[in-house]
Amino acid sequence: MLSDVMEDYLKAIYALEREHGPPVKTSTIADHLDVTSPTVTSMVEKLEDRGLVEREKYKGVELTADGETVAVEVLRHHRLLEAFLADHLDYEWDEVHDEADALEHHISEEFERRLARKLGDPTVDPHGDPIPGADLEPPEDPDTEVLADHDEGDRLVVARVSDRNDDELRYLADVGVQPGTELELVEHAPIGMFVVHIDGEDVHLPERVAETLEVRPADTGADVDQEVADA
Amino acid sequence: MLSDVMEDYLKAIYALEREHGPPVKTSTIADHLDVTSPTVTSMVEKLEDRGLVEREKYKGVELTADGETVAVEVLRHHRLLEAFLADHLDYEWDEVHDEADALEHHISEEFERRLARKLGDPTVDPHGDPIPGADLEPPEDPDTEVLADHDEGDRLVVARVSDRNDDELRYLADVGVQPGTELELVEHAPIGMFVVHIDGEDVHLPERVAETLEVRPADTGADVDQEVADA
DNA sequence: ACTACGGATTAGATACGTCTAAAGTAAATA
DNA sequence: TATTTACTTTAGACGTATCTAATCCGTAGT
Repeated sequence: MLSDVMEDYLKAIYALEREHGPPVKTSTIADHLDVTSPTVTSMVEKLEDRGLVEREKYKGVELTADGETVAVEVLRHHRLLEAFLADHLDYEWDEVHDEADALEHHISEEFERRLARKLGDPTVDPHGDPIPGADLEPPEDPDTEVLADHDEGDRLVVARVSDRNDDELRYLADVGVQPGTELELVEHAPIGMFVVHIDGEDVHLPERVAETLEVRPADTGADVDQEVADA
Repeated sequence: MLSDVMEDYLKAIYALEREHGPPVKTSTIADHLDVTSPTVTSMVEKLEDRGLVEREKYKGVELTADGETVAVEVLRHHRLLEAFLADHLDYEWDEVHDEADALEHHISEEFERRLARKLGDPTVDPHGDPIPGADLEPPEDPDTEVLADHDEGDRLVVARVSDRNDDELRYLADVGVQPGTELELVEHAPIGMFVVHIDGEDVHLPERVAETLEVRPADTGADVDQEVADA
């Protein structure tokens, strides 16, 4: 059996591999989980003993197939719970993350199955992040475009708003930026400011946000809004 | 902050006080939680340091007001979760206990509030056990009657079927004995066997079960079935 | 190729929750 | 009252997850 903490490490390594590619460095994991480097070293040794990661000393660590499967299952739990909290308990999308973190390690396989069924086997969570399927295949990130790559006049739909802190999410929700939101890019100001039109209102977004806000053209592709809202 | 384990001890002591009255002995707790006596001794010392129990060495232990409040909150979480699992995820009533045990320590106050609201602030869980209110006052056990105290010919409704193992609960559910079930006591056989009529079928229950199966007259009182089923 | 620096690992400590073995206490029995 | 017995507590140990302090690579710069 795997402890909650081990699952957290695997989840962290999975996310960091996605972000920076393997191998993942000790200090990167330490920052991400808010522990010290020696703690990480001793933990990854244990994970290595269990065949969940491969490790090269002083170089870094990489998930094995088994380790990845565990990480993906935790991610599935997390995102199903987020979808449940938003759809059935009326949580705002900026509130779901912490609650899902607390519960993701403690739900049974049975609960996972029944919850997925109840939600109608959703494929994205309230942030627009893909929910891994029951087969636990790692979801490939749909290579979406980013707001900053678009031109003035483009009409777009927000696809995904992830990996931000609560304050930022809350602000974006306030001004109407959520998965499914339709917007028009009206100005890319030379000072690094993007202005978009949402429901007739001007919304100003700094470059840093525009560079990570995933969008797709307003008229094509699956309707994410639908998938998020149902069940 | 209180660990999960500490909450489990407080919950156990609460239940055992209810069952046998205080003080609760070390070995009783050890049996109930499936740990050894020295483990219990060291744990209750820690609980005493935090003012959650009062302890007299070699005598036993008793919850303080604070300790009781914690126990009641855990119990509220547990029973709300049981009600949710049965009402919204179609769990059978014999399956809800273990899942609720795993989750009860990890839901936030906010989750508790929203869940209670969603369920319509239920007052009993799927076993007919009372759910403590948000005020965390210890629920007083409604002094119900027990099947064994009734006479042949009495028409009754099952009020509560609790504190049994999964196999027993599953069997009782199979033969139709659940909170809300209407039945007629047709025979009290001298070999210590009770025969009841449920939906036209004879069901045989040994004395031990009849002595703990809580019932109320078929025609009076609140409709428990209603309370359990809604939301 | 040498050195210095940043990051990683080893060493050793702590808190928690658990155990077994040994010692202590209280209550029942003779 | 003396003794036995059942239960409780003390003593000491272990595994997990964490820390700080000290040591040890590896590489970037000279």
